[in-house]
Amino acid sequence: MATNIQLLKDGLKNEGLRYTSQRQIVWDEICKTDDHRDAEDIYFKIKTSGQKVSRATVYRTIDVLVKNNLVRKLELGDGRNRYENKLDSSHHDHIVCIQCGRIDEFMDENIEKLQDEIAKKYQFKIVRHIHQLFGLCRDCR
Amino acid sequence: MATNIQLLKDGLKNEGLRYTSQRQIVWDEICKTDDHRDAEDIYFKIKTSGQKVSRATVYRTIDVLVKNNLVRKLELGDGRNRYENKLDSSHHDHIVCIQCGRIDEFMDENIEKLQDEIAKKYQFKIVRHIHQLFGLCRDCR
DNA sequence: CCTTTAATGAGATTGAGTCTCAAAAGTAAT
DNA sequence: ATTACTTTTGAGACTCAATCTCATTAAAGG
Repeated sequence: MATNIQLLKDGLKNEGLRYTSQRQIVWDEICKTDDHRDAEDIYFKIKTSGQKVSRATVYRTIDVLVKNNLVRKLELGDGRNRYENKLDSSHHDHIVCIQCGRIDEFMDENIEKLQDEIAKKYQFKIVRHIHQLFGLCRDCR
Repeated sequence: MATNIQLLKDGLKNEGLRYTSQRQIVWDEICKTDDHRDAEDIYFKIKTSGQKVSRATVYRTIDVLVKNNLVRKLELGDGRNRYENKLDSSHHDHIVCIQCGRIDEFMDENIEKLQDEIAKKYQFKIVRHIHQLFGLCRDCR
């Protein structure tokens, strides 16, 4: 986790933000897994581990991490955002099982290229995209 | 609007649901435009037009219409679902301006095919998908 | 240290959406 | 039409994720 501390410090410094123990705790918690967890999950994991970070600070810190490109926000459209650390994974989209909640990741260069073409056609400058496939996974179908 | 009434009646009958004046009012309101409006918009348009349908009924009716394939639900991941009538448009995805809120529609057969391949690769049976591009439109960039 | 300014915590607030349950209204059979 | 049955509706309470407020605490730099 040593390098993660530096990543956080650098990210914060770049934005003129302060390095605090609470931000470290939240970042550590997010780095602990490769899951796609929501803010409440992260908050309660921290809480039950005995560390003290308020809910507001967890939400605020997650926003900071998202803005600093350390965390990716996942909007599944179910009124609950999920987050994953961006450390060891490059850009990808998600394929979600509507039965068991399993989330796999996919990436397709051709789709990315086609998206660029669509953007050009509609004269948009794209800054992000959401691409999610919902269905039944192998075990649930 | 004459055919729309029949569409609604048939859709409801197929599901063993009752045809009511409230459902007609909501369906009419959704058919009035090709916009992508949220439930509150639709509710307040009805309210200010002097017709009386409760908020709960608007939400419930929209769900009924979505389930009956008369209305498409748009999840932009901003905690507010939008809806559009499915009458005169076939399947499409959306390209959204993060500045002015403009929403254009796109459809790309190749992307659809690539999605099918991804589903096959991950052994998912896809039932729906979300694909949205966010950026700045021609006027806002 | 001291000062300045940002960050935090606790709890109130928001906002979209859902739930409850008594009253109202469709529907089908008589 | 009347009745009997079942679904739908309305009003407002409630939920849940997320944000806001503001007094207090703590970084960071001189």
